[in-house]
Amino acid sequence: MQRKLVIILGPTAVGKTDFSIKEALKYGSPVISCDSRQIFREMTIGTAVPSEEQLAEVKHYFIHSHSVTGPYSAGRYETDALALIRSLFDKGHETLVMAGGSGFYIDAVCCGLDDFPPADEELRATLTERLRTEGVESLRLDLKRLDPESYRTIDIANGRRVVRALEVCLMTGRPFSSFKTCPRKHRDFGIEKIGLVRPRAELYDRIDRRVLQMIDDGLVDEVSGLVRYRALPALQTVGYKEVFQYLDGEITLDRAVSLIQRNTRHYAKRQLSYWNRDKEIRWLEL
RNA sequence: GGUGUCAUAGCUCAGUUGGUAGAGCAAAGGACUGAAAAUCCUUGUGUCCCUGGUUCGAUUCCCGGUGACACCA
Repeated sequence: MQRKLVIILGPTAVGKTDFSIKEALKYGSPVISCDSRQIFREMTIGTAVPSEEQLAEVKHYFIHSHSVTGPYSAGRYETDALALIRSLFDKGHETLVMAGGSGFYIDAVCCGLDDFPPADEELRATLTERLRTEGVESLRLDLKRLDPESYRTIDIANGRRVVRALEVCLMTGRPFSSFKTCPRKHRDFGIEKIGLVRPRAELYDRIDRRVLQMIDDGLVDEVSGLVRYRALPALQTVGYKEVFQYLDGEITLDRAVSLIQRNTRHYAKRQLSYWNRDKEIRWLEL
């Protein structure tokens, strides 16, 4: 009997939560959430976590399980999720349901990341500060010297990528590119990916309406309570960034709402673009 | 009813001394190896309101229409 992980993915607001609960009930599985923001317990309304009723209906993992104050990453998710998956299979589950919109996290679970060292917060902060003050050019020159291969192959217009590559070079004394050798890691269970899609206009309409609902549900209050965390990576999130601006008096609430709607559309587009190349996904039109 | 102004991309508007046009926003496409709801790259989509006239050539000038706005009645 082949153990199997069924992964429900799709752009934000497409309807993953409802679908994944139905799938989970079908297999008697919990839902393993794969969402880089719903994982934080301080964030609820703006991340559209499942409702109390939905959470009571099926056990969910990685929802509200961590704090925005601690660092989190795709690498940690890979470790955490695999440990959970193993223990659930050991308890007798044959089929497990995973659901979420974080493509990079899904890939970490399915194929694994190479054995790069995790981020060194202090070094990253130093490099990020250099990026801010000296510009990306200066960091690029360092990278060209330390790791010409990465200089050629990574997106050197992207400051984040340059910082990360340089960070690994400096931490390990080895070129960043020398770690990028592993083929996809083997998993001892089958993987089935189901991608949910809707016509673009319909998806955008759902996004617009969901944002209005979030405001009605008290998004502004939720964000008000998180002002002290606003610099943390977890708070660099659509729906939060814009409300911070509103709370600063920089923009009106109406403006914040349209920005959230637009930025959520952009996010959905990036998600679709990310999955476009993944030929293992079976697409299902809702 | 009269006079005037305007009519160009999905929106707001430039512009063409007559040679079929371009900005911002919106939008579309793409990248992605521990920040990924992040970060980065690329792309102008057009009966220039509609007849007719002048002209080798009209989105541009002229006549007439239609619509919007303003003012006068």
